[in-house]
Amino acid sequence: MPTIGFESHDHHACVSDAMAKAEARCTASALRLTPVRRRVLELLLAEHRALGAYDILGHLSAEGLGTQPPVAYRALDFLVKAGFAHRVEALNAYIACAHLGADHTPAFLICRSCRSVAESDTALTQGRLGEAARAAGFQIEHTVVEAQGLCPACQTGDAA
Amino acid sequence: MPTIGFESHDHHACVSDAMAKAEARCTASALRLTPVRRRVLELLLAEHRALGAYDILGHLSAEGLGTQPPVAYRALDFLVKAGFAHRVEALNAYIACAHLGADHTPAFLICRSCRSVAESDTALTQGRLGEAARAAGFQIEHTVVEAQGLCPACQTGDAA
DNA sequence: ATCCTGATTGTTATAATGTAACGCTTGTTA
DNA sequence: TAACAAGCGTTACATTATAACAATCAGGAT
Repeated sequence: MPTIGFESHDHHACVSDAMAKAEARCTASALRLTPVRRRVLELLLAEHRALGAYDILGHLSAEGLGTQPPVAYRALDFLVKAGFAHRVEALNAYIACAHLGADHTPAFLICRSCRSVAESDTALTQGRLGEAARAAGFQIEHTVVEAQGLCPACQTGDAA
Repeated sequence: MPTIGFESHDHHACVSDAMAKAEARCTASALRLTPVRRRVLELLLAEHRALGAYDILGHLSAEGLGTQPPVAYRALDFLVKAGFAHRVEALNAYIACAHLGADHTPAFLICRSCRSVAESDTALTQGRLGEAARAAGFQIEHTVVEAQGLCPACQTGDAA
């Protein structure tokens, strides 16, 4: 499972692949990819950047798919629970999952300049934090791993 | 640098030690530990739990130290910048630094039941995420590592 | 001592993010 | 078709956070 996000790629194929996988998974699991949910996933996939709930809501509103915050939050909750998207805590924002279909513990590399987000994976419970947790008797259920810094593109020209 | 947070300890000594260290560091670095800042640090130290900015503000307000949000946020910003406290992104909350004086990359074990937070340390840039970042050409400036789950005390009786 | 300067604080107002709750609609199932 | 669950539309509100500006304070220079 490689880090995905900063390298160039066939974005159109990347989006349609992900949508196809999401549909397949919904069919298999009896989940309903309703129009709003589908559109939100498309919006998130269209960027490799984190989008706020109100960014999403702006798009939905412009397209007549809903105007009130709960519309966006419900769709995002669904996508996150289904594993199609992740919440980026450090940004209060959301991003499409780059490893759609795999059960994984995401880790993010967040560019503070362009807000692009790469998704990697850390089996963190097997590493140092896992050791610390076991030593403390702590039972890990979910991990948030988010590194902030500068992506390759922003290191040249914006190394503020 | 051990994980600190769930084991029992001499809390009174723990708080006064930390305050003494903070004062020493302020003197050494020409930082001003004003009454509000001092009180906020005391409040955070008094708990090994994350407190929201408005929790803090409630205490300050009750003590006549300030009634408006910026008062709390400014003090918290100061403490975080000075390394005396950390922000817990997953909770939108703040906690006193348990390794006061050491330059470190904190990692948290957050109990979802009692909101207690243990602070450990991961030299994360040396681990898997660091490898992934180097491979992607990403320059890490700051990391957020937060594991959520159940602390030892809450595993018995509240294993919801 | 007085002035200057920068840091800090007090305050108002508002922005940004997130949820509770209720009733209506839609899809599924019996 | 009736009953039920899931989803949606909407109102209202809760929580978290910041911009902006005036007043005050601390410390050094004259």
